Amino acid sequence: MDEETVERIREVVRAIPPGETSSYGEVAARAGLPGRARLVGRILAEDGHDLPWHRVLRADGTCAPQVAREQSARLRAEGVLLEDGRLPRPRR
DNA sequence: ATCTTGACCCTCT
DNA sequence: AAGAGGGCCAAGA
Repeated sequence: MDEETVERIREVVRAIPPGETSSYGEVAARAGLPGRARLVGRILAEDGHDLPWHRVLRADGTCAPQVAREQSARLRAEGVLLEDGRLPRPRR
């Protein structure tokens, strides 16, 4: 992968404020890479350790199964509550 | 070079 | 609500 692209993605993730969340697809789009959600997931999986990766959920508001426990714990610690394993649906 | 595997996502049954 | 089917594309085997 182009290191430049990777850095743009990392930067977008770093910009998600505590207590807020985003999604893989949204991060990709904000990094100027629409349709490349998988790339975001892959990057967080291999070197997301120094990033707030726990603020990135799937498009439907659920956690990626691999990290669901750790992620929900970290979110809870920041005041983000998951109802029934998912983010409460935004109303209108 | 080809095939498979994913921290994904969307549209249409 | 739940599947199927496609799209996406970097890595590894």
